Amino acid sequence: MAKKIFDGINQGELEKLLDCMKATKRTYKSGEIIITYSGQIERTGIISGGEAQVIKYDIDGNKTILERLSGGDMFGRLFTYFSNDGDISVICTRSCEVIFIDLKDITKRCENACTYHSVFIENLLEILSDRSITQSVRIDILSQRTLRKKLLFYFELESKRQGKRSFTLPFSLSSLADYLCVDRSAMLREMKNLRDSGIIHSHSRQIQLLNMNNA
Amino acid sequence: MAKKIFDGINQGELEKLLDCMKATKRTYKSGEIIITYSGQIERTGIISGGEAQVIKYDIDGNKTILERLSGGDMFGRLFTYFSNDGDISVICTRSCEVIFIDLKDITKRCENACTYHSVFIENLLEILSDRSITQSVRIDILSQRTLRKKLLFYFELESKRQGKRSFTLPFSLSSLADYLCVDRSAMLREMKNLRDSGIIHSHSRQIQLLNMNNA
DNA sequence: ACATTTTTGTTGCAAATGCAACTGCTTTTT
DNA sequence: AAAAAGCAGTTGCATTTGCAACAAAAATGT
Repeated sequence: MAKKIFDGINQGELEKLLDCMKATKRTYKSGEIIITYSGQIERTGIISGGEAQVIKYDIDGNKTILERLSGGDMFGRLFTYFSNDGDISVICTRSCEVIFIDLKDITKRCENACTYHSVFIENLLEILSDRSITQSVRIDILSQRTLRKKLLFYFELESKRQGKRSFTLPFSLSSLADYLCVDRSAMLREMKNLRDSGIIHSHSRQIQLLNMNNA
Repeated sequence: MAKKIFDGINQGELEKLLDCMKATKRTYKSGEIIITYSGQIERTGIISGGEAQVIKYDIDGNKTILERLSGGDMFGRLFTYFSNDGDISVICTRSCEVIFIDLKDITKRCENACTYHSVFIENLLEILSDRSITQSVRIDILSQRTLRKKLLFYFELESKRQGKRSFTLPFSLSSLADYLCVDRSAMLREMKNLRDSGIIHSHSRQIQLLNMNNA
């Protein structure tokens, strides 16, 4: 399971910790903009309840969901995205409570001898590290030169993750095409080819890997 | 300029810091393997002199350079890569000195009141964050559906980075093809098309962006 | 229960791409 | 100085892919 920022810190400690870090809280209603990434961002946000999305609006007004955030997820400083065109915002999608902390208050030497402060930083480092690995995986997939290789590479990974040769995709086929950055119809055509070649069985989101040798 | 781990820490402080973190040092000759990523990695390494490379050997024995490391660069714990096939190693390419630190000694509460300890952590967070942005950029480039768009997107970025419409590529055209994950000859063909369409001027690594409107 | 939106599935076609093979030029090594 | 290795550039060809357009099924909202 993915590490969450408050893992290993109990309720009582958490309150002291937030106090020590001069954390502020605010609630947002669904639809409200929590932050927009523009200029310098100093604060780091932690979703403590509800749901939010990191969204990119490009010049043409199309929006892309970059990430879904729920309890324990973070955004803002240290979690910046890159955008060549258009703005990136964090928008509340289900009324949520957000904790804001300044980076300086995270890294500063803790005058109160709170041991959980170091747990917090350890978690933070781990989260950033994990995030990087997730991106590394995505890059590995996108590095595959052909659609077929992208598909098989992804299927192989997902199969390993779920521990079965037969599994259900965690999202829709349309989303998969977006994730692999390929045309949806071209992807479905290629899946048909894979079926016809006897390399996979598939029906909608149900995938079964057969003899990968022929791949 | 990219943040380095010891930025803002002077020599005297550095020695105290390394002492406080129970850092160990070792030197390696060119060709020596510094670590291989297998199983759990607890230590984080910092190159303090010389050069090393993060290399992936896939099943067929092909090697890929994932990253080049020089003074101040880090590897090991928190800097893990993902590999579906084959091993990843850090190999010394020019006799180098390496500082090793245990993650626990980085995050632990510092008994000695060393202020630079928090600077160290701040730098570390920043480095991990920057690394994630670099990956995010790469993903954005690879997300472009066609070779032409990948090229133009990359050229646009590089042009902004260098602050000129006319610039020199930071690596060879072969390496660029690798970076964009496309066939080299197909890429050169597309660059020729861009030239013929009057969108760029280019000769070897010299690129000049003209009227991007036609793109 | 009905209307609307999303998702899955398919096909034709032109254009883009990977692959392989070959040339000449430059840099590095021996 | 010769040999080897790497880099830039080109071309033919079969295959892959994006794009557009359409249809049916499933999910969602009212």
